This record gives sequence, C-alpha cells and structure tokens, in this order.
Amino acid sequence: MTDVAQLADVSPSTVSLYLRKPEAVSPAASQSIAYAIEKLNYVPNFMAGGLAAASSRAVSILVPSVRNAFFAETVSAMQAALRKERLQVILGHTEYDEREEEDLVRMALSWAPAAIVLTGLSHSAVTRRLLARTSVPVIEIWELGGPQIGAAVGFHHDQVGIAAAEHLFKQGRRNLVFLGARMHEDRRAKMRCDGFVACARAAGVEVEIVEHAAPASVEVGSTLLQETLRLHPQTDGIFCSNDHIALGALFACERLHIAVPKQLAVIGFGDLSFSAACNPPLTTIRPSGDLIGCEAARLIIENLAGNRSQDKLTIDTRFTVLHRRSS
Amino acid sequence: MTDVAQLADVSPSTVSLYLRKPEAVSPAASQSIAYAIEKLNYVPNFMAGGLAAASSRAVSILVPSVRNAFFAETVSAMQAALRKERLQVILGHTEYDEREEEDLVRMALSWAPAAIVLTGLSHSAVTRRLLARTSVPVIEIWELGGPQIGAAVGFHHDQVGIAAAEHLFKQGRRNLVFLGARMHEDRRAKMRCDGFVACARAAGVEVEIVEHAAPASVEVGSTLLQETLRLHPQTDGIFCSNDHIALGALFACERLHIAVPKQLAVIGFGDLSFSAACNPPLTTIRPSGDLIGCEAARLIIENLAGNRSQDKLTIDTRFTVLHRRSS
DNA sequence: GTGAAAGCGCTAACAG
DNA sequence: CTGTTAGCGCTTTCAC
Repeated sequence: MTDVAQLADVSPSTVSLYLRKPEAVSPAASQSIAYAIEKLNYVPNFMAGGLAAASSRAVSILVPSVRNAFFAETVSAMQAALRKERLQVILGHTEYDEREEEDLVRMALSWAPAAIVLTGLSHSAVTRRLLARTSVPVIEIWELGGPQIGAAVGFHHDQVGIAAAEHLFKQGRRNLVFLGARMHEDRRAKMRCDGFVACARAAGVEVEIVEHAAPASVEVGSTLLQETLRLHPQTDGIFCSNDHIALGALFACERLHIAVPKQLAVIGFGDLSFSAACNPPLTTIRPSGDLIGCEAARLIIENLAGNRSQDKLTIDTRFTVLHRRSS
Repeated sequence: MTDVAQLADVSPSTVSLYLRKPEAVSPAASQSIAYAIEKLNYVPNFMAGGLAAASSRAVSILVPSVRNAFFAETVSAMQAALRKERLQVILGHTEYDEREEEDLVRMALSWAPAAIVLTGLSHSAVTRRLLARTSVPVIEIWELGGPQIGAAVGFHHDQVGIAAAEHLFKQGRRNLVFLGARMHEDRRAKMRCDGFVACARAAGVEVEIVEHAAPASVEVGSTLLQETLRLHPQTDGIFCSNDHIALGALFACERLHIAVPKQLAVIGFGDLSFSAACNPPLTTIRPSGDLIGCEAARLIIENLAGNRSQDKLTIDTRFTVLHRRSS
C-alpha cells in the first residue's frame, strides 16, 4: 500500500480510504491511485486490514451440511448477496452436532467476522456463552419460534405440519400417516411432524408416525411407504418429512400399483428439483431457502452500515403449499 | 495472548508456540497455559496470526455453485477433511463465469490462503497471471486432460462419454442420442458429449445431439426426451448429460408409455439421490465427488506439512459405470 | 525448552 | 479532502 501511495504521490491513508470509501477521495487522487494499483498489481492484505480494524469482511455461515439442497440454496443465495458488498463467506458444517457447532463458532470468532450465521435455534450452552461475550451479530436461520440469540430468519415448522394436515383434510383424507427419517437429529422435521399430529388431533384424527433410523433419502421413502401399508393398510393420506421421502413413496406406489392420489394422497416438503416433474407431480410445501439467504444477507449488510436496530429481529419468510396432482 | 502468558507465568512466545506446536512445549508450561486459556476464555485472533506469519489457515474454494449436488459433495468432503487440520473454508461461487472467478481469485489472494481450489481447467488469462505471481498452491478439481495451473484432482470427462457409448453398444444399441443442457456454459458436459460422439463415430455410428438452452433440470429432461422422439423416432439409446436430465427422460417415457430399457436404453451421469430408487433404476456413471474433495484436501494438508513435491501433480479419481435396469 | 525484540500491512482518529 | 501518528495481536528468528 505504501508503494501504491508513493507511485500515486499521495499518503498511504489516502490509498486506504480510496479502497474502503472511494467516494471520499478526490477524482484526481482516485485516478492516480487506480493507476498505481493496476501498475503494481497491488493485492490488499485482508488480514492486516482486519487486524487494524478489529473486524473482518468475512461472514461465517454454519449449516448442518451443504449436501442438503435446502442449505445449499440458502448458502448460495447468501454468498451471492454478500459478494456484492465484497463480503466473504467462511463455511462450516455442523453435521447436526451441537459440539461440532460449538467448535466451529469458536474458530469463527477468531476471524472477527462481520456476522455469524447459525442454522436453527438450538445451540449448546457454551455456544450461547461464547456468542454472548462478543459483539459479533448473530443470525439464526431456518427456524422460528424459540429463544433467539440474535436475529432470526426462517419460518415456523409446526405451521408447515398444520398446513399439510389441513390440506389433506380438505382432500377428504382421514387416515393420515407421517413418514419421517432420523428425526432425533433433524429437529425441524420433528417440528413439522408435531404440527401435523397436533392439527390432526385437534380435528379428532390420530396420526400414525412411521420412521426410519437412516437419514432421509429416496430409498428410505420407498421403504417407509411399504412399511406404512403393512402397518396401516387403511392409510389414505401421507405427509413426508421431505420430498426425497415423498419421491421414494411415489416410486413405491408405482411399483405396487397404488393409485396416487385416488387411493393415497401424498404431500411432501421442499419442492426439490424433481417435485414438479415426477409422476404424478408432487404436492409439496416450499420453504423459501433463497429468501432466507437473501434476508439474512440483507440484515448483515444493514448491520454493517450501522443499523444496529434489528438486534433480536424476527423475519418470517413463510412457505407455500403447492397443490399438484399427488393429492 | 499476553494476558494468557501472564497468568500462566510464561512469555507470550511460549503461548504462541503452545498454540501452534503443543508438543514443543514442556508439560508443566502446557498445563498452566491450558488453564489460563480456559480461565480467560481466550480466543486467538487469526488475523493477527496470519499477518505475522504472512499466510493464513484458510483455504479458498471456488466452485460454479454449491446448488449443484456434485460440487456440494466435494465442498462438503473437503471441509470435513480440512477441519481436522483446523483449516477453514472460504467459499466462492463462480456461476460458470470466468470474470467472476477472476474477481474471486483476487479476493481469495487477499486472505493469503494456504491453498486455492478452482473448478475445472479453463480460466481467464488474468486469473492465470494472478496465480502465477503468488506462491499460493493451486488445485484444480473435477477435470483432467488440459494444461494445469497447479495440481489437478478429477477425471477425464471424455472418457465418461466413451464409457457411456461402449455401454450402449454392448446393449446392442445403435441409434444413439445425447441429451444436453446449456453446454456452452458447462464445458465438462460438453466434453462428455464429445467423448460419446467420438467413440460412436469410431464405431461407425453417428450420434444425434438434442440440446436445451435452459440449465439442466428434470423438466428439461422430459422436454428433451419428447424432442428426441419427434426428431429421431428410431432412437434406441440415450446418454444424458446428467441424472436430472435422465430422470426427466424416464418420467416422460413413463407418460408416453415407452418401455425402458426395451424400447429405449437410458444412461445418465451423476448417480444422484434418486438414481438407484427410480423406476426403472437408472444406469449411470458415478463421478467420485467425495473422493475429489478428500484427495484435494490431502494435497493441501501435505503441502502445508512441507511436501512441496506435488506441484503439478495429477490425480485421476476415475468414475464407475453403474449398470442398472434402465439399460 | 523458553524469552526478547522487531515487525507483518493496514486502519482510524485527528488535525489541518 | 489529505496526511500524521500510533498501534491492532500475533509470529519468528535468534540467543540463552
């Protein structure tokens, strides 16, 4: 930076200012600085900058896994939005493990990030303590309806379950089953299940739950459907914890010559890549993973601009019931 | 760190050493330092560390998009492997745009990362120049068979096309079509196509190519299949640029009552979540996205440990033809 | 095995 | 709008 300043015939602080707030530097100085940067192939050092400023232009995002299309979408949307403000994404995978999250938060703090984004509202006590001690803004995504550390951007998963139950009721279904996978890990799937069960119970209907120990997958969906028919042959409506399970169920129905939706109505969650295109097209509930990412990024950017007002803000991104031919 | 040193009654440099090479510090000192760290809730500052050491424990990973399951897998595998060495992942999305990649590389360099991981072998001249000037190790993933900047971990996409053609020949198919989407962007899909066409031509078979301008999706797959039947009704074997396209084709076949594989053999690429579970199970070629991530991480870790030997190393992670019932 | 000294490259008041 | 000044918190020789 000193070299650039020398070549541009200004002081280093003017170069620094130019890099951070170009509009505050005179056009003449700007031009010669730009030339010098180009000429010298100057690459700024973010670590020196971050050290001096006691905070970096990095945002730490911690999700269970980016293999999960939901989080991939959110991470992608967020990175695109943050990129415009020249903010970098530091990614961490918690694998649904609070201890892992704790460790990742510790490392995240070492970068003095502009913000830390966590998935969900349940975190270990240590995580909460670590975060309470810092002034780094925290944003929790993909879940609403519990105690927040900072701002939260997401939706109520129990409401998803309620919407699913109401939808199936409207279709005249009364023998309902919830198909789930590994719900002890995926708390949000559990919440959808709970909302579904509670809503049905309020209408005098007892929901059966058929669960699998393996992580959600298309194959698990097929297995669960077979299991469902074996245990509860009367079933006329199923809500699947996500669209992978639902697709597997549809495939199994096809193989077993079960008419969907005539004999069995199927509703999923996620609106994944195949959901609109399969046979029959899958009725599902679409969570706005993109919107969650965009809104979270917006909060971070506003915060950076000085808007410290939205500390424990809650943004409900809602969800949409997509009624297609599987119900 | 000074506070920790004071409390532990050692010098700051001993604390620093303890944090970086615990085995080089005496057990007695280690113990009191550990106690002091715990007691004071000391959080190291990576930026100060990076500034002083002129390099950070961050790895910059640039992929087209993490929404793409292939790259999500690799990123996930890599982050898991790097995490064990306390290396952080800085993520960037190029969206298949070399200008974007260039800009992301520039920002990546500002972190003085332990390595930069790029997707594919084609990069802008500026990107190459930027990278040539630094001593940051570069690893290119998901493609082999072109000029490398640094090490490369991946496989030959044209060989995938060849394997697909050979497979279809073995099934007695001679009227072959390649179904692709947006191949001007996805160079690697184009390479698979080229390999397929070249192999067929060598056997005296002319392959037709049916392409769509939109990005690959299940719906595009259905559209492409219909288009294929309209333009080339004799077709008895198709190779799809990926499993989303293939799944869409299977769905369309089902709707049109086209017997798969009897009338039409289908082979895809990717072995995605649904590929083994659909009707019929999809014959596909599995690229080892996980392995690519693991091997890339291994290179980075070895490099960090001083193994500078593997500069322009090439690691072929191969691929597997999974013969299932769609062919 | 441990400590003293000298920065790493930049930012942030503040004064002009 | 620009320059001066004083560090930010750590690593790294090099002695001891």
